[in-house]
Amino acid sequence: MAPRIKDVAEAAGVSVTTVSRVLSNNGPVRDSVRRRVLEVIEQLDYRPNAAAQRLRSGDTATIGLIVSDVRNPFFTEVSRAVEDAAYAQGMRVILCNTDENPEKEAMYLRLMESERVTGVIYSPTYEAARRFDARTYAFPVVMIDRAGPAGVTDAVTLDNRDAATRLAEHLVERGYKRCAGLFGNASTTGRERHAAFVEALQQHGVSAAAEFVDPHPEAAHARVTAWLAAESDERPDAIVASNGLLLLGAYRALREHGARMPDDVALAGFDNDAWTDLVTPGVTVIAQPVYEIGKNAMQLLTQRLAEPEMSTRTLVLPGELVVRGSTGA
Amino acid sequence: MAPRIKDVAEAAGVSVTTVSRVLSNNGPVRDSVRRRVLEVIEQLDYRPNAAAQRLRSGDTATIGLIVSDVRNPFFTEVSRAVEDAAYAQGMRVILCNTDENPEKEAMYLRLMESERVTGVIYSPTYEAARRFDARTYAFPVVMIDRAGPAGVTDAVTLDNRDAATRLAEHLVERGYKRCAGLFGNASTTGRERHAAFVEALQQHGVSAAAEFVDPHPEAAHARVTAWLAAESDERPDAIVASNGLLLLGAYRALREHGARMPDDVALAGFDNDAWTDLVTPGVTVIAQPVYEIGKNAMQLLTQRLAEPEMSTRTLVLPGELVVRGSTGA
DNA sequence: ATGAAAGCGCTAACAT
DNA sequence: ATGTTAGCGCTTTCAT
Repeated sequence: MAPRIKDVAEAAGVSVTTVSRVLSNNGPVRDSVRRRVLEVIEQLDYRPNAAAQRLRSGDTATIGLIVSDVRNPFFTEVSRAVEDAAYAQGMRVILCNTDENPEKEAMYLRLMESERVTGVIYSPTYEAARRFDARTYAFPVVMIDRAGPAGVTDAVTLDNRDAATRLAEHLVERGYKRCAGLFGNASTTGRERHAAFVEALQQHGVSAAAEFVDPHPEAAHARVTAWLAAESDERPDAIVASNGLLLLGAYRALREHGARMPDDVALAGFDNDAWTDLVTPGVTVIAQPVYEIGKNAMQLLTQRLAEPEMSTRTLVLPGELVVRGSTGA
Repeated sequence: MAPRIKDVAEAAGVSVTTVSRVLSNNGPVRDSVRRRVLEVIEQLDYRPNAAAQRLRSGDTATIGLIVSDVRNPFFTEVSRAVEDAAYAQGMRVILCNTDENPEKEAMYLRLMESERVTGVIYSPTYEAARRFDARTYAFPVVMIDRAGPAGVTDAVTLDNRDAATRLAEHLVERGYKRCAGLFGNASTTGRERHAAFVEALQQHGVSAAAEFVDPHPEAAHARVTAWLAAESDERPDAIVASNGLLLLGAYRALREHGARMPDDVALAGFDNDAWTDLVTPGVTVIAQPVYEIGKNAMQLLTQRLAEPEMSTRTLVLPGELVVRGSTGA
């Protein structure tokens, strides 16, 4: 069996308390004693039992990260940012993929409770966000990408209104007249981007055929295919997608049907995923500060833990319009 | 405070033992009693304390997953596969990014020991793999992508020799005469692919200028830039990259220098990452069964836990050559 | 089928 | 500066 703290104490000729003190660097220990203990630890290859530490101290030093799917580049990057920040503070991360499935969300939230996590960073579906009641939980929650009910938890989001407006205005400037948009139906984010997009276009007298779809490439693909089949005076001359997954599906559909960008139809969207820069022409996007979003979420969480009663804060980060060939010369 | 098992027991008028029995579905409990206990659990919103369960039972139900960087699409997919399989078995996973840094690898391995993990799935650097001594660890390890010392642990890898040979022969068939290759210097995988690639080319009398580089896009970018600057009779007419990251760097360099594929220079590599299919021309790749690799790693681990003394196994999965425009019409 | 009691390995009062 | 002691919340013998 692995050595226990008691074995270390005996071998070093001190009490377990003293060993505990040198482990946590907390409490007074004579330097010569500390060295001796450290030596024994090294020699026995002692590793404190994390489960015992957590049980006894009541501090699990664990962050729960609940996202729809790490394979979405947005969440891949967020997860890396959260993990970097967490490990740097001696905390661990439990990553959960919900696949936008409310049952999985509920299940993982239960898991977080069993784990007695220190805090949770959470990207809820629209439905789950609506129902979410922070008072139910013993740990603080920071929402990312999608905000929950206003003021109920801390949150880090993109400035969706601004970004969607900039995208719309860019299309107007470039002279597009029949703009169509695909928006994720599972998130507040999709709704916010939708509202701002439609509003901005209407202000400029440009028609906006915006639709909500399941947040998967396939859904976007199907919708774009249908649009391309329309009579030419009904067919959109510009298409926007509200996240990287939908943008990918839209792009694939355009390619497959031989639609040339931007001549036959322009394309733009959210998320500066790697491929958007690599294809020809490049795809105009709103770049989100992805790593920053994750990093800031951890910061909000840390501050909340330090000061639980502080009033809730929503951090709104700016997106950056990256213009590429898909929306004009 | 959150209710404890004792609270549930008292409210249900039974002993904690009985509650424990219904929680674990293990041991005899009268049906009427079970229902009553379940009711109380629901009513009190009781969640068993995972740390206490782990400490007492000695079973952490935790898998460690150590990779270089989840942002590498290969590992993104592997991590999703491992998480799916783990959660399906009621296990949790701790994900660690080493950035190919031996110090981080050592640190995370220590963390795994503290966590008393049930098992580890590990993609070591070349150096760490060489030094790795399975006997040091109380938990079984399954290596992925890169194998450790032969027969020391279970492992899941690609058939690197076969894949690299197929890639080389494809280039020969297409008539390329001066093939250059970029191989990751931090993994056994890079070495295996290198050896097979060079060997296959030489058998066909084709020159092979193969080099080892740091496994980052930037390193590949720099090397390819240098190759392009060479005298035209020295310049390679085909370039191969031994993983998705290097392939991306190589592709970027070719684009930036206006090299047309495949006319000026052909390009091929490993990993069927999303962008390789989206760019024009598409990039010829060896597609790895990525999700399968993760899934199989969990299976080997599960079997090893069931039968610790079984002799070690290496699962070798075939790659698939996906021919696209970057290596010819 | 159920319960009493011991104890997993550690930390945190509280002595001294 | 160091040690003694009492649990943290659970599972697991061992009785009954």
